[in-house]
Amino acid sequence: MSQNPPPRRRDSQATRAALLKAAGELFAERGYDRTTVRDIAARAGANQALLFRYFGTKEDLFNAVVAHRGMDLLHSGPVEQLPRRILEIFLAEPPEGGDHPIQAMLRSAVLGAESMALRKEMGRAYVRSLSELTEGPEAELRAELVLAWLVGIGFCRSVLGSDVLRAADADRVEAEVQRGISALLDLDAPVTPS
Amino acid sequence: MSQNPPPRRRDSQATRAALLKAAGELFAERGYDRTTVRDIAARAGANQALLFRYFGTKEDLFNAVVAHRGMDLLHSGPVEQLPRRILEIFLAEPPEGGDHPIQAMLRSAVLGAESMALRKEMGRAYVRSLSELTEGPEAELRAELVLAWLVGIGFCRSVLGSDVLRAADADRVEAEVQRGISALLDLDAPVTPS
DNA sequence: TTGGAAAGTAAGCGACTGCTTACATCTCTT
DNA sequence: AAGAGATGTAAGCAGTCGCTTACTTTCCAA
Repeated sequence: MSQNPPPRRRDSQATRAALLKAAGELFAERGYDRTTVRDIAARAGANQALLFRYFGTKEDLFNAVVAHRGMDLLHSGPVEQLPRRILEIFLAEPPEGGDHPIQAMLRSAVLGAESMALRKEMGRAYVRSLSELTEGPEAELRAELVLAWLVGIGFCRSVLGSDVLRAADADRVEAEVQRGISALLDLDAPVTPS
Repeated sequence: MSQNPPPRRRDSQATRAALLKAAGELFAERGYDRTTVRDIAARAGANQALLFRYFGTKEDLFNAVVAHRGMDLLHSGPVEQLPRRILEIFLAEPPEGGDHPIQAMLRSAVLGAESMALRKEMGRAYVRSLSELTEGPEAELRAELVLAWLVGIGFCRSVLGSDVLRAADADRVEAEVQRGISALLDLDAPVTPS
């Protein structure tokens, strides 16, 4: 493919990536409003003027973060395991998976129309996938409820700081959630007996 | 009791209440960071200096809002109907129930230790009540998961702006959620047949 | 070697933030 | 009626914010 060019002392692609990474981490840690462009540039080891040259606006940068890695999780495995994969991100101790754009979205109430549209689109994609796990006219609503559950667990755990969820073993949580999800999705199937 | 004093042209209690109400509405609409003390004072029809005289700090005012009406919902009826009552707040079209402090908390990622403690305490109170609905060693975890579900629904609906949840009939949502909750809480009981 | 574009930097602008201060006005008690 | 405390007001301080500008340094092709 492309031959490796010698590493440059000045590499716009590298600093762009560094800014993107730092922004993702900080947005996930503090949320949009409490993250400063100066902080982002500092963590990236770059000048803040470059942030605006490469991304235009703080909100554009936020959207870039979300769009960049937001869909990875969705396509990183079979749909049946999607709830489990989402849970793993939310229950992991930061910063292992704590800088995921989903976490950034939980902490950010960005008002801009563009950001809202991006978030809605992502939500729809997840719901569309999850709705494959059930049938019937309520399939979409049920998929939305599953997503809402996972989101709520992440929110209570990492934003509200629930001690119960923080102390609980991830496997136990997942077992309980799986029980509820199964009951919600399987119309006639019996609840999995213990 | 106390005889009605004639209405004063200057009434500190009234303006205090007006500030509290305006703050509750705005925090619920925009979240903590995007709400300005000037906005609060303007909506309350008061001078912003009074806000600091009566409440000390913007964050203290936030805590006052949460503490003032935060526990009403919990004690407004029997525990069995608590999930339904929470859902009604989250699914109501604002501003009917849209200015509830719970909604304000969903939109606010306040970092102060005092606010965090207040939120945790409220969460624990709700979990303690909800855990009466089930038994066994996992009771607390299950109660937390129920609360997380309701919170997640509210978050997806009013912060992320989910179209599915916005368009769905509240009764349908509640029926589905109730099914999942029952399965989660009742260990051996069968799922309520249709 | 050199010229011009790309990459990086320093400094600051204007607006807005939470909060304070110094002051005017009202209300009630004596 | 008068003094004092409660209530309301106008103005501004100091700091931070997102973003821009004018500039220097590096890189690479010709």
